[in-house]
Amino acid sequence: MTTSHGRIDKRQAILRGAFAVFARQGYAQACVQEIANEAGVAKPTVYNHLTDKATLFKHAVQEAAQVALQQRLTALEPLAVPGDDLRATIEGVGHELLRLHCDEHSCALRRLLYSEITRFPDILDVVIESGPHRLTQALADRLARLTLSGRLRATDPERAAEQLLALLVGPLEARSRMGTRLIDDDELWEVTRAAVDTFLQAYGAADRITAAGTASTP
Amino acid sequence: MTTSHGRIDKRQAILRGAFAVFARQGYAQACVQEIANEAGVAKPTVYNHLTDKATLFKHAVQEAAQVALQQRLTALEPLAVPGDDLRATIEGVGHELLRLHCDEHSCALRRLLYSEITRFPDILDVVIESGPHRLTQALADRLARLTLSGRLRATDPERAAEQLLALLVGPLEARSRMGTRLIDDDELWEVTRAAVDTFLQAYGAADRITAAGTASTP
DNA sequence: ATTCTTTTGAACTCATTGGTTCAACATAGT
DNA sequence: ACTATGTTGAACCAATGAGTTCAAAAGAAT
Repeated sequence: MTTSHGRIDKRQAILRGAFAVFARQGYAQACVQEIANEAGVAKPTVYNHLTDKATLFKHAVQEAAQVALQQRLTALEPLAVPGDDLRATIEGVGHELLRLHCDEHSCALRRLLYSEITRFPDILDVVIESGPHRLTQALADRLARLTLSGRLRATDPERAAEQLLALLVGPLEARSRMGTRLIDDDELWEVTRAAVDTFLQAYGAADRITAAGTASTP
Repeated sequence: MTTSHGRIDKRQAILRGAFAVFARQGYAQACVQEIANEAGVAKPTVYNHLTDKATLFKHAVQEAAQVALQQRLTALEPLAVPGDDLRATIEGVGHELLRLHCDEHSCALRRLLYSEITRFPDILDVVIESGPHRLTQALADRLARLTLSGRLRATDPERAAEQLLALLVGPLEARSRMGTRLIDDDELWEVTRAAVDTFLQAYGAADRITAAGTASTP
């Protein structure tokens, strides 16, 4: 209605192409002509939908961040209906989160945000709207539920959430050499198991003795 | 000798100015003229010392990464001579690491590496030479020693090291909104205590019962 | 068919900037 | 004093790229 009516939305194609080009060229090095080519569209059409290169960038990044957040939130869902093996459930969720984190799309988005956050105060809104804070909150909600049902002992759910995410994602940053090396699934599972292991040692319920092989003094 | 003789090293000034300008403008947006101004030097002088804008960038980033790593390594030193309160020692080191991590210099370096790592395969050497991997290794060494002396139970020191670093640094990335918000010392200490807490729960020696308030089944 | 909107390609303007050249100047070592 | 090396400022070249203009074309809606 308010945008182009009936015709397949060129705007979407432009934003997608813009993100693709920005992702592999960076903001300054990306030229609008190439974005237009990538989107299968003429250059003036780009300026017809988005006024500026800057706003083009902002909108492209914003959409990318929204879909990324959505993926992560859905990946979190199994925690709402955990099976009898809580560790396995958490490990499954953790592994999926790591897989998403290593995705080409996610890496590119992270790179773009990191690089231009200082010169684009506008995209700070994107970060707080669809950034990691939201994911931490959602995870904290799940952990709070699990704590109430006695299957976890997370006194401070937010703290537990951000630490679990840190344990998952942190080691990857170093291992993947800043996203250049891609990590095979075995290594991904290894990191996941390690993360969930220490997480459960700290926040696991009283069955800690049976869960971890490390019982207290005999 | 091989460089300018006697005269105060302009090269150093150039590299410093280059990093400063690159840090606040990004690679593409930074113009060599401004770098020359920042360094208090004429433009041809820049090209006299460094052949290219690209090599200028590479060298500037490389030096910055080296000093950053050095700072972190020295911050690690108290772990070699831990007092009787191991928790306090680790907390001290952790807090110092976080302080360095939040430093303007460090944030700028991280941003630059993240943004240009794809377009500059050269600086990948910098990452693996002075990147987080080195810090993890050094920390792993310390943790291994502490484990041998019975004050820790880190079967896999490397794993413990990368998890401790993740617990320290990870929560900051989210809280600092990608380095835009600066974090006061109180919050820094809070994150540090939380990190060391769960770290010791997972890797603390047998005095776990006394250290953490959460004893096993009575 | 006709009218209104959108798209298209190409050319064009204008500003920026990497990199160079060169003649004048400063400095250090002898 | 003399020379060799390094520095400076300014002007210059060539390329790149943002953003615009415009007339022609294509679609959609009535």
